[in-house]
Amino acid sequence: MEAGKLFVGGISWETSEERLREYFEAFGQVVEAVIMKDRTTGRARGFGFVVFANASVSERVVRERHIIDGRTVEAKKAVPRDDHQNFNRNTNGPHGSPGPARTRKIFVGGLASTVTDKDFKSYFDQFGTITDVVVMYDHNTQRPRGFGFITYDSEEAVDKVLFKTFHELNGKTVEVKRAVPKELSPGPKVNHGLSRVSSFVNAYNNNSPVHGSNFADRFTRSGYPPYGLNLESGFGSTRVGNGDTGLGFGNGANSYFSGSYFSGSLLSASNDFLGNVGGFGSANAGIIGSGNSGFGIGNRENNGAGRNGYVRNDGLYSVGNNVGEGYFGKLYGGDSFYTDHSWLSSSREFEDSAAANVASNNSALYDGGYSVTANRGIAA
DNA sequence: GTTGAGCGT
Repeated sequence: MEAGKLFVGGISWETSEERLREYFEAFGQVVEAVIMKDRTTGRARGFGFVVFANASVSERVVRERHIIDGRTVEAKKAVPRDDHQNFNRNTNGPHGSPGPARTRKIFVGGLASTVTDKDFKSYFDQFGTITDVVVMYDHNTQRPRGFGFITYDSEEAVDKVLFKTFHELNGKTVEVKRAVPKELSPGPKVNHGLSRVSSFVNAYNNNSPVHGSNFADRFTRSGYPPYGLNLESGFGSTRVGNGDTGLGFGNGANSYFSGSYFSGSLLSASNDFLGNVGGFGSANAGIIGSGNSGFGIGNRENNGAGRNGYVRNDGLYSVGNNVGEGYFGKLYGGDSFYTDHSWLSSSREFEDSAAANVASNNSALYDGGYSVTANRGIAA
């Protein structure tokens, strides 16, 4: 079904559906030509779909270069809608061990500016069947950005390519790595992941040392699986696992450190403390130090070490926009999310179900910052 | 000048 259907990317904002259809009619009968628009703004989203009556026409169309209204557009076989949800989701271990994500996509950096899609593809062909090739270009200048992506039809192909990190392409050494998902894939389970944070956090609030308990003790005997809470599916991208560990724990820690309890001396002591908790060592740096792992529920890059690439995760699980250095003042000033009464005042018992906590805390948690960007559910 | 732009209610 829909064999003649193509996804068309890179369409100019100027291009109309009529123009799109007209352009592709030159190749064969077009049954449908649409340009997707932002539902609220009505603005074109820069891509659309074209369905040819004859599937063989579409096969030819994907091989050619197309320029519509002065812009090079790219026609690719459309991804069947049904496959979106659960295709190639990152698969960390069932309990969230943050190992390298299985992915069919590789990142290739250091591309010579002369490398074309074709060169790119023909070289990487030898490792497996390629399903997608992208050489990235700067949006405005149209200049190659020096990297690209190859998607294979199997993870084995990826393993093969990765046997060597450096390959040579058009006389230049390129580096091959597993592609990192450009966004966290917010599946239905994301809420569960966050929910667990909520409940975990609540547990902390209720049992916090402020009330005379001992932290490490709490951690170890909680019976909660907080250690897994942030690493399960929703958070389970490679980047989170490898580079931004501590996301979830950051959340817990925030609640812990929030409010009056958060003092200077505690701050410095906290590294040890967190380190001792076990499994959370990696969160330390981010919380107090300069790592990417988040102090808080997002905005890791604001902690100082983030690269641009991290920005895109910004806000995904964020609560405020600036969990940066300047944020601390705010935090302690009591004018922040973390000291928000509704957030801290939960009187839930430790044993309460996560669901209950979710219900009571979701609004506070996600207020403002939380936004899930739709994506096609394809890892990396 | 090395992590993306994109897959429809």
